[in-house]
Amino acid sequence: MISLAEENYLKSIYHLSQAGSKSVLTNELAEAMNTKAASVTDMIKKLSTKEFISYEKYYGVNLTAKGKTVALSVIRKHRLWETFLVEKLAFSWDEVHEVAEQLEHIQSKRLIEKLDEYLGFPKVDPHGDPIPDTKGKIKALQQVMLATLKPGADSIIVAVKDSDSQLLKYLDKIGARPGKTIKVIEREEYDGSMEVSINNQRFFLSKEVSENILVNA
Amino acid sequence: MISLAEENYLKSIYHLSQAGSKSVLTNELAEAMNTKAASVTDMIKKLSTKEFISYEKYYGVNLTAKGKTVALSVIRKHRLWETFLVEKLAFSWDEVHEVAEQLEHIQSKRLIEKLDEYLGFPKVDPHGDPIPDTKGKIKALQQVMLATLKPGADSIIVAVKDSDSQLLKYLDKIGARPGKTIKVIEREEYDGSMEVSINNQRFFLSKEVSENILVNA
DNA sequence: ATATTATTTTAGGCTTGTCTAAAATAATAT
DNA sequence: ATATTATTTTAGACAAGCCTAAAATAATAT
Repeated sequence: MISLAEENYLKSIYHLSQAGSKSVLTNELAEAMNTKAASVTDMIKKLSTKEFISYEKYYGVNLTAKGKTVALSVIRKHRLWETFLVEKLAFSWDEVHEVAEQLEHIQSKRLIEKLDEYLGFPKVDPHGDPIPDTKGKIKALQQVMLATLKPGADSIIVAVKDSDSQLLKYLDKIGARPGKTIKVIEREEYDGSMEVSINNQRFFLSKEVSENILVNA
Repeated sequence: MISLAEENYLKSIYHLSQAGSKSVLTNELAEAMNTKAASVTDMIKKLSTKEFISYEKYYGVNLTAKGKTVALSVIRKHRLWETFLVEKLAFSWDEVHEVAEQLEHIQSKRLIEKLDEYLGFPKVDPHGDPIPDTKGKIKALQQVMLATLKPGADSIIVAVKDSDSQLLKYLDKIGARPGKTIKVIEREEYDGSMEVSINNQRFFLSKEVSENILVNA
């Protein structure tokens, strides 16, 4: 049997490894889980023994196929419950997260199948995030160039296209890392440059740069 | 904050004290919670310190008003979820208990209010048990004399009317204690006596006896 | 290349909720 | 009234999941 804490770790690891593309580091995980690095190390060892993750000391963790299945099952449940709360119980989409965090841990295959059916087999949750299917298959997030967004748009950085190390260094400096929220403040039509805000700081990005940042649609 | 284990203990204490009318004993609780007496003693001490129960060493426990409120809130949630599972998700009434045992611990006042509304403010759950209201008020179970039941009827002993010690001794001997399930096998119209089954054993009860056993309607 | 800084791990400890075995108390039978 | 039996409590231990402080390792800057 898998514990609630283990499920939450696997879910977090999944999300963090979607955001970046490297191994998930202890401190990242500690921040995401609102806990201390030492506690994360303890849990990592356990998850590794149970073969939910592969772990190289000092170099972070990666989900195994087995671990990914668990993570996706939890995410599936989370997103189905969020859909239920919004569609059936008339919650607004910003109220649902906390409750779904609890509901996602209910263990009953039958319940989730029935819920899915009751909701009409939805493909995305109220935030627009895709709902993994029974087998843990998930439609890749729609990736779009930041350059295509209109002013006012708020989205999350999914990846960076070009791997020019100059560019990466620059993006890193301004905090434009995968997982970060980026908002388009203004966009100059004549050259395609834009002013954006990241971490509440403003930056001007050339068209070249904004075409290399991929955000979720 | 109250833990999941604490909630379950309080719920069990509530149910056991409904069945009998005396203090709930350590062993009773241990059996109900599927745990050992020593563990129960530990938990009892904690619940007593937190003033959810009053506890006299060696003589069992009773819920305080505070503890009763918690127990009834859990029971309210349990029964609302059971209603949801049966009415909306098309579970059959015998499949719902296990899932409701998990769902009853979700912490969200708003969720339960919304769910209640969504279900049309039901007064009883799919088993016919009354659903406590927001304030923990619960309609007393309909009590009916065993003598009035028809053959085939299956119900739970709620109380024993007469306190004739001869009768009590007899009832105790055949296992006819509050909380026990009793089934009417056959009923003789001419004298009102009946054959019943308790704990898979059969007994003949005179009309006098069956009029003194109260079961839930 | 080495010293400093940042990250991660280890060591040892705490709480919750459980357990077994032994001791204490209550109930029952003679 | 006392001995036997049943119940309950205490004592001591363990796993899960967290913590702090110290040690080990890796990354970075000079």
